[in-house]
Amino acid sequence: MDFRLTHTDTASNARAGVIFTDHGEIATPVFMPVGTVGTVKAVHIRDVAEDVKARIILGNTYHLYLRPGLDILKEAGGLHKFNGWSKPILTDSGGYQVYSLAHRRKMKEEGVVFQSHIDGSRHMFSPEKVMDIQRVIGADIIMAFDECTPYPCEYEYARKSMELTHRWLDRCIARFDETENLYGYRQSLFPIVQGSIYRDLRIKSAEKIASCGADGNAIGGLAVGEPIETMYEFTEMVCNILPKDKPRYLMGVGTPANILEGISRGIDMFDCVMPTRNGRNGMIFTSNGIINLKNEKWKADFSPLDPDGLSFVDSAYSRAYLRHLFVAGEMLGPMIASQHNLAFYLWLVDEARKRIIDGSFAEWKSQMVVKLVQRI
RNA sequence: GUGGUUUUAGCUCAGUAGGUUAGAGCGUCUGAUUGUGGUUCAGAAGGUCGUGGGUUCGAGCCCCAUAUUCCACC
Repeated sequence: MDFRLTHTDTASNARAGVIFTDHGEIATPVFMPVGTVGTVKAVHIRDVAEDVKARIILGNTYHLYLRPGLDILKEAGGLHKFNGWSKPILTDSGGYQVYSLAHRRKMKEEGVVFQSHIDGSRHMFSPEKVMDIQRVIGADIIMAFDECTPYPCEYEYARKSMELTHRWLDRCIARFDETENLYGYRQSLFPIVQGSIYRDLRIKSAEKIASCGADGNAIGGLAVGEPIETMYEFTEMVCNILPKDKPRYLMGVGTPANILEGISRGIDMFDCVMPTRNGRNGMIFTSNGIINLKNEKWKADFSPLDPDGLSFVDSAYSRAYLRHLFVAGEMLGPMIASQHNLAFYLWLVDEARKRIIDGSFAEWKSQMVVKLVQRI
């Protein structure tokens, strides 16, 4: 994987570039739809590519390992062949599940013992094993095994957690370097900055990650409940330490406004469940603000879902019809809303990219963030 | 016709020995959701307890009448 930085904004830290992978190019900044179990929930792969215009999607090590399992993925020839997505894929390492499934795991120096959320069976995840699994899944970009530090957390816990993540990172790199890709295309390993919201820890972690010389670098442990201004502050601080000539990935973020603020601080890659999860529950994001489709006020609003939207669903369906689908519990509702939201997120990062290139990003961003958080 | 039974929130039902502002689940209406457990969580609105009398300091609960649901018998 290679990265070429092509434009740098003068009024902010925003940048535009291109990531080159064996499955094609990724123009940045980019939003990556989440496809935890090998599918972007509720959206056909053709629509993810052609209508949403996604350039790369995510998968999750923990979920794919449990189901369908490594034997099937290997026999299929990797995730790309299994799910029919021929563009780049990034897999999260399962580090987030260390955090989100905290009640079902035990942490040790060696790794983490998980209890499956599917059948309760126990599984050991170590840095080495997580590298091996991600080799089998075959993502273009794979993530180091980390602990996503919870928030709030005491300084000592944050320090020890960060140090553990660093030791695990060294083991990830060692294992990654002594193994090879299985399907004939390159894979890149991204390390992850932790350190909670302690400045000295974040700086230390960012320096550690920067020293690895990885193809790209990620920031984890943010957007876990801390004040939004804190998230921006730490994003900016870490970006200033991470190498300029490598892509920076802010994990798990976020709302449309969060993404523009992240871009302006030097982030190139984002992923978030929000467009799909909230979409499945009737919330859609537009350039004029947020719509809760379940609200009674849309009952007889026959105007297009989003008159400014580029997805075909935006003009094909009305708000009243979509509200009806949600109220009736019809599965087409979540499908349409997910597709709209993803198309909107991709439009947002594409528009940001254009503005960075033509020099109007900072001004545009400050106008947009006000509109994006409005409730319609 | 006789005996028994049912009636409490939009729906399905709890309401203990008569005792302050009658509860739940679902539904409805609002919020929340940030490296996804097709969710989950939080809050709100909504009832003259079938109707009319009576007993009592006090009745959803006891008594009478009446309507109503279902059952059995003639």
